[in-house]
Amino acid sequence: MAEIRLPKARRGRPRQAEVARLAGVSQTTVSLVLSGNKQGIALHPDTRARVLQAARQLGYAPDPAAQRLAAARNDLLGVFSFTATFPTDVAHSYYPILVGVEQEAVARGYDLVLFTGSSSAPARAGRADALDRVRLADGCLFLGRHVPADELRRLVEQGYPAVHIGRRDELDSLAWVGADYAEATAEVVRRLAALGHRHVVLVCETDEALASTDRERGFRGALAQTGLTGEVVRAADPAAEITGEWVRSQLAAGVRAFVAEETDTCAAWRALLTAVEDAGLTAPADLSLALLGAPPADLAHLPEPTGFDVPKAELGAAAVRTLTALLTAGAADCSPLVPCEFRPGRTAGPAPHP
Amino acid sequence: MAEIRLPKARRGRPRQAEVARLAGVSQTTVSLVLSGNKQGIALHPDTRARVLQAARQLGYAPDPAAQRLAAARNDLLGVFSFTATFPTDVAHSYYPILVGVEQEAVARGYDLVLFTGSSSAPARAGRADALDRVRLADGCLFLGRHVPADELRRLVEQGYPAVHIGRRDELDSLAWVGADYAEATAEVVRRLAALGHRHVVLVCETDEALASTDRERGFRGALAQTGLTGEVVRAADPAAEITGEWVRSQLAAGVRAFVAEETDTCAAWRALLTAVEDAGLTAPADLSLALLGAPPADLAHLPEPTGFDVPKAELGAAAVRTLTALLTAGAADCSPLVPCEFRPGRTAGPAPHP
DNA sequence: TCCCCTGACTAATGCGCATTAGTCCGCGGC
DNA sequence: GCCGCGGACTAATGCGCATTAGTCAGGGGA
Repeated sequence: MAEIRLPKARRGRPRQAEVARLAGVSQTTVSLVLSGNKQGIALHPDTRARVLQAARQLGYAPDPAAQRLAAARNDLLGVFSFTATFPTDVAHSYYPILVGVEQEAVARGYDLVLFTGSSSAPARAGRADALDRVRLADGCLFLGRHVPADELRRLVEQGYPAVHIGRRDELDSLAWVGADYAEATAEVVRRLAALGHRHVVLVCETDEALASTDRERGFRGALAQTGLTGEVVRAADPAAEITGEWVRSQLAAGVRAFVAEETDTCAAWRALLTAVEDAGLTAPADLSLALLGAPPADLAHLPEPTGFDVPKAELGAAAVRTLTALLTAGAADCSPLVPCEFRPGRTAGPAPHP
Repeated sequence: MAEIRLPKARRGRPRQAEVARLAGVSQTTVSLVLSGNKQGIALHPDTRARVLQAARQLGYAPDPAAQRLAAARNDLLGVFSFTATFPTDVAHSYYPILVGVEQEAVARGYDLVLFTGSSSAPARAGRADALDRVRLADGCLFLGRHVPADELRRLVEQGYPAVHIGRRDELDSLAWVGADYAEATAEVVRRLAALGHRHVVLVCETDEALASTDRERGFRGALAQTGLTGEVVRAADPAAEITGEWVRSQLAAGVRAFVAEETDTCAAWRALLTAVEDAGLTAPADLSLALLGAPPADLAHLPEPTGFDVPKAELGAAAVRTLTALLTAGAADCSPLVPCEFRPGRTAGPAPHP
């Protein structure tokens, strides 16, 4: 039942003015010394030393809010992820991205601030709605499909430096970085072709997401390029449509390679695995399977799927690079597509001869 | 290779002054209308409506940095967790706390900002070191044992509202909330007493942490209270010291109940389980076991240990309550101890008659 | 000797907002 | 007919800092 009391006559934190008084100089000089004197004004080393000493003695630390207001910068980068709560859970799929973000940000001298869309907060009039908080930082990374488009648009239109992680097309003038799903998918098809496959089927959920259409595009492109034949199956309910029987019929039609798309649920991949098992077949002996992405954690005990990995840390780092380019140069023209790495895995093999 | 360019002639975000011009009022009036007019200055409804309309039309959103500077508040609460990069292993145990923090914060009209100790950033002179970033927020929660004590002390001494999650004694005048390990441990002992046990042994690692000494205190207190006899065994290397043979010797001495402390590794509990198995015994038939905390995830397949659960979400919520009390009243006297809940589990039972 | 220049600083200003002291107008009271 | 008063606002100020214009003393050069 201890009582903690804030000092009422707020001794408060020291400001530059106090440091200045102690060092016997002006507030301007303190600012000059402490903020690196970018305009190259001549300063005597002794003065500099006195100021630094005084600052240390008083435990001075700049107020980031004031810095942001005065200089329009405070070297903070925001990360906004629109999830229920902070994505600090290791199991969270955003986590590896954040690791890359942090490394790159630190390397470039920025600190990070995380925001989340705290969903339920009633938007009072005149109150910053969720997205506007990010203005505390010099620029912000946005993560996830559910970032409200209209608020984001306003932010961007008002000139706020923002970079979206994951391809985002609705808003031009919104910078983004994304994984190159099309090329990665094409590579998987080429590998299958190299293994002797002539017919490939891609199984997807019915999904309008760019990540999905990108894969389909890469798939079709690679078919054309390699001369394979193939087909895209979009199933509203993969578990119901992708059955053992379906697999058999495909085999009868000469298909020996199946590719599934990775999604949140991985429903297509799961359905495919189940169907193959139901059909009494095994990969890669009887047929080849590939997953366009990484398998979900709960399937970690199964043989590693052939497919590709999204370099999530690299994605985060690329986003930071783009954002800092925006901040320092006012523009960014680095390629927003990050290549994925092919994963040989153990579910695809040479096409069995008929 | 798209080129994203920030508007150079920065059309920028609208400020209150622009809204004021459009609405034909003064900036003061805009501020009054939009920030809720807490000083109760009379305003004509029409004026109010015009201002709101203008604000909406321009897409006005307040600058949180300016708000913080002018009003010394922006209704943001910080959460600082000190880990090298985004928490990897600890993250898991913090996560439920964050959930509680977020719920309570939202309920009280605060938004959250998350900071992490990005350790490695070279501390430039005059640059805010990691902890000082939290000043962007009105107050901050600190999470974890590794928050640097000296920086935290400075923050607190300068009157910054801070609450530590987890007991923290070195700094008086630092508010904290923590789980009531002592009482929870005492309850476990009482339950064992009620089951007919007369002798209880507590197995710990050698640990100076408060969480550990609190448990020991609760244990000894409950022994005295119930009239049981007991002993505390602190093992530097539990796996080596807590053996099947050791268990047998304890049994020979009349002990039928063993209690282990929960730690990061849960070494004591693991050692105990192994030792009991080595001795060819089973709980709760031959003896009773209790764990002072929650079992680690990798032991989830075993029978649920008797013991107690730390209400992590509640802990987070309590921390937010304490912090907001600090913010609004300038002081907090709510009890910082959050009670734990007894978990019957399936490893403790009636003491076998000799 | 006078002037200009350079080095080492400081005064003043403004960022966008909240707040504190007014200001001004209309109306009821005496 | 003048005063006072409350309603509806606005002017001015300052938060803590960065930045832009100075200021001032001393040292050549002509």
